[in-house]
Amino acid sequence: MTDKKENIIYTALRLFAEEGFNAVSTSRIAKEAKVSEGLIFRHFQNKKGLLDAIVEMTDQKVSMLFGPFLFETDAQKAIHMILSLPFKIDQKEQDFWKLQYKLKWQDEYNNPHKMDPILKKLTWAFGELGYEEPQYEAMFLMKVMDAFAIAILRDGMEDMAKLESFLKKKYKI
Amino acid sequence: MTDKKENIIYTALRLFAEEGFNAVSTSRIAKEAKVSEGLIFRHFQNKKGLLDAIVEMTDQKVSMLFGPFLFETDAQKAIHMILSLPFKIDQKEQDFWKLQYKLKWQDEYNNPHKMDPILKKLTWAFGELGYEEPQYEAMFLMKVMDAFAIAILRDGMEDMAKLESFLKKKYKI
Amino acid sequence: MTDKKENIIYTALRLFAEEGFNAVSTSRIAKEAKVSEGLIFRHFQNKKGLLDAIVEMTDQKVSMLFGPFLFETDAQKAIHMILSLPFKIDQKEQDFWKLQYKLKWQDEYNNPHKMDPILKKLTWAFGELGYEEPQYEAMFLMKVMDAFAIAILRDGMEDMAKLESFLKKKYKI
Amino acid sequence: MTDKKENIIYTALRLFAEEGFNAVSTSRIAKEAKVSEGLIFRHFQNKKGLLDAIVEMTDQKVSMLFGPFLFETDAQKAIHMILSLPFKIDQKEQDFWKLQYKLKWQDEYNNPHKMDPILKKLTWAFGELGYEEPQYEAMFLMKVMDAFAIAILRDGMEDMAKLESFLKKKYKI
DNA sequence: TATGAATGAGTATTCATTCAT
DNA sequence: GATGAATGAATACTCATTCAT
Repeated sequence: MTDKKENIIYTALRLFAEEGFNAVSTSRIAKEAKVSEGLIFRHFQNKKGLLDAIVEMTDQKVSMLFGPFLFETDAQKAIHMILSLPFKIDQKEQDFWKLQYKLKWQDEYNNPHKMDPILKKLTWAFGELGYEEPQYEAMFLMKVMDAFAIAILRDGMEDMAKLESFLKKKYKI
Repeated sequence: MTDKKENIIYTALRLFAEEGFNAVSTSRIAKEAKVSEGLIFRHFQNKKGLLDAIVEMTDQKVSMLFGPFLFETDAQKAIHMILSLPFKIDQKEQDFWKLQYKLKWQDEYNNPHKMDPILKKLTWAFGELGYEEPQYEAMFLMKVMDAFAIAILRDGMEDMAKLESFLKKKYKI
Repeated sequence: MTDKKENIIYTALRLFAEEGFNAVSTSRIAKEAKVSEGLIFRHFQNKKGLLDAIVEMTDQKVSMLFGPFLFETDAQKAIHMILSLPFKIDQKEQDFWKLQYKLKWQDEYNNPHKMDPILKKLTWAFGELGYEEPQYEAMFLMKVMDAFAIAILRDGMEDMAKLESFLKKKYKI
Repeated sequence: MTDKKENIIYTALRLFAEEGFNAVSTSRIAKEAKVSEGLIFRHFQNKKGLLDAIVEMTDQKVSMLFGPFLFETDAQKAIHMILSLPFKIDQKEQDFWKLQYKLKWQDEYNNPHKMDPILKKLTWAFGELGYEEPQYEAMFLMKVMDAFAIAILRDGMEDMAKLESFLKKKYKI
């Protein structure tokens, strides 16, 4: 991937994450990425193609993030990993996550089964630990983690440290 | 408020909730509301003015929904009310809530202190019930409720009944 | 003429004079005149009708201003009157004159023969005083007066007193 | 400058000069210049930007026209040059001048000091020729020339030849 | 690969005007 | 006489996209 192509992707990612897909024009992306507007279309065919390219990258990031969790064999440790996840969103990757959550509102980009493997693994973990209804516990924790991730992305990490330890106490981890 | 003005508001609410503010043109709102495009601007000055009018209505709905909770003097019942809330979002009011959650991503419309009274009341309730860290419990529950509301708005109410009773068991209510 | 009708006329006169006919909307006139927009059309049929009404008033002002000059029988005095005219434009009537000069650029409102009686009288006056080519002297003086009037309307009356006495010396009056 | 950009400028110049800035729409300019409307905004940002570009050209024309006069060292010849100027406005450049005079009514485009060098030079010339109050003579002549230029632009060159020779006789040139 | 000129459909907004009350 | 709701056409301007170079 050339420099300019990368420039376009990361500029678009930042702008889409901050202001939304529809609110950002290709001309603005071109200007801020310091490339000609035509180049965007040469590389990505059209504006949606650019979004698709970004989403693909985003999905890879997600896979990489959850990879280790899926291979964890210790139930306790697995849950601990999930609990920690939102609290260590890297500054550099905030945009990926913001975009990810924003796009969930758009049917086309909201694949409700994408997280099924995670859910399954979490269900297993809660089962191992003797929880009564592991399936619902898993579903519950997933939503909790989503809520915390969103809160962090929106309002920053301040005061979140205490909340994290509270969470871990709650799950006795 | 004239019929046509109301038409505009409810049509715009529906479209904004479904597709987002930027994705919906004033000409489309006018067409679907069966009014002239000019009328939108006569009543609301500009497109953002229309959104503002809708947001104001939305805020009123929110206040009305949480009103009874704030006056509840029984801690147990108060928490029960909050737990139930997302599961009784009226079909007719889904659009209000969708828009509400979508706008939270836009700084201008995301007032992080709007929910402070609710948080305070919840903290009190958990304190009454002898929870160790009522403040964090309150914060936690708020986020959980947000997550469930979002899930319901996005994926519908199916399978949610069981989750609701699971939740209530979790909080021993 | 009712108060409101007068309000409309004088507000429109002021705005047209300052910013030009096309640059001023009927809605703005209505707002500044504190009447409903509909009333403008009730009284004047359309925007151009309003301008026509103003122009008619303007023409009357012009006639009144030049009336005494046309009846002056002393040539010397007549020229003196003309020379003085631009320097005594009343503050209150500046708008009439500004509009008058602006409209001269619009063919429809520029009647090149409107000033013929003045020209004739001036020609006579210069003849009486023994000027060699009274007709051209008249034409020349008319243009000079126009230029001074425009300068005064545009840049104000400062420093104009000296110019006036210079002018009178030039014409030995 | 591309052909199309030039097309836009000259079409706009003509229309602005004839009918005024506000009376001419960008869509009309585009149509008459045979370009897409969008191109106007690509090249000039907005309608006023187009006007600014034209005004800049106009100012250059003015500078070029008055340049030789400023370098004339013979007082008699200098005044003769000024006297002749309005009578040889080129047909092709009428639009520039019309626009120039129309814009003088708009404060933003009326720089009252633009003509100061001309005024100074004229004052010098009248001084050389022994006029009593050269400063006022200069001011006077400038206004006279303006008036004649306006008259010519508005009513055409007919009958102006005689007026010119009358003028020159008046100034003994 | 990269640019920049160019387009045509679309956008928010304004306008003069009408009409029922 | 006067209002204010309503309209439809027009306005300045933006947009995603194409294309020749």
